[in-house]
Amino acid sequence: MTRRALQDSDCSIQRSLEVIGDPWTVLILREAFLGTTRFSDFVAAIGISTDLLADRLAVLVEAGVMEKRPYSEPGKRTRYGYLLTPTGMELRVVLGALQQWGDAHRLLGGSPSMERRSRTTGQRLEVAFVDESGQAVALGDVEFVPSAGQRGVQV
Amino acid sequence: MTRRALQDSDCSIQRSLEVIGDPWTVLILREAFLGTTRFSDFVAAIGISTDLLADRLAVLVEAGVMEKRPYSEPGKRTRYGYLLTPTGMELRVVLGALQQWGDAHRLLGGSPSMERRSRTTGQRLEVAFVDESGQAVALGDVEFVPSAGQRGVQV
DNA sequence: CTTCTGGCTTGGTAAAACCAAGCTAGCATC
DNA sequence: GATGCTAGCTTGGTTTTACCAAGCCAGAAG
Repeated sequence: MTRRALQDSDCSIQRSLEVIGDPWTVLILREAFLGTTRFSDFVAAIGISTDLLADRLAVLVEAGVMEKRPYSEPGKRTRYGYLLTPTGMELRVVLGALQQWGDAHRLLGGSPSMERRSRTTGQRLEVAFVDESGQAVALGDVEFVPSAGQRGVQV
Repeated sequence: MTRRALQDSDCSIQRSLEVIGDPWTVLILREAFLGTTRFSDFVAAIGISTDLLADRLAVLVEAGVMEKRPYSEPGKRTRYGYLLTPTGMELRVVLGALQQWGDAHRLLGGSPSMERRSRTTGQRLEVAFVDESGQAVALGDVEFVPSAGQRGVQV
């Protein structure tokens, strides 16, 4: 599927997929969340070819998810690193949801290699739907409704 | 990227991408959550070609995300529908997170076409990290740590 | 036994992934 | 100031996949 085919939809899921609909891109983001910033480190960490990495990073920069920023180590030449923007940081919840689902349904007997914890309390964290008070609600209580005020669609 | 290249990783994100790493698959799931079950309805709703739809549905069935189930309308021949399994239902949080991010960062001036609400209270819902008590925590408080007890990785 | 229709399947072309090799800018060294 | 080194791309050529159109097939109606 081409990125072009996803464009100009009024569906936010589809619009998100323009940017992160590619598996390589998700793996790039995973590494970025783990602290990777340099081109060669992404290559080494996820085994992507350099042409694809250059292409995907350009898409992420264009979309405002990552920022290409020069930096200088003392006595070395200027280099470039790719850093997550605040917009990009918010994708953590998407990656977290993917990881959580994979932990539950795709491990085939193994155990999760990573977990999500609160930095302040150390509690194990989950990704869930929450209401206006910030309290989690059951999956079965969630419905998707059109914004324009049409009747709700049970999903 | 081939599905094969993602296999046999111990990373749950990567394992999840084996199943839902394709944009078409995400759109199929979106329609499934909106109630679509029939092959031809998926084709009409998302504009996918029939060969790809057959392939992606087979992957989803194989992964236990959807179930192919015969049904008979009175006086009609037996047909097949594709229904989300409980495993598939849990992907709603992934789709919800994607939608939420797209609402916030990919609409370019438009307004969201769908929103997520509580069926019982009608409150607007968000996708977020929650602690063991079910209370949402701030994104900045989330860290990913290796499960085996190594020191935490700040992300 | 012919027709219709939903659900795939196949064939051919266009696009993308993939791999290897090559290029380039900036600094270091000679 | 010429040469070398290296991170970060860029390009060429091949394989794989997407895509589109057309065709096939099984079951039910007529």
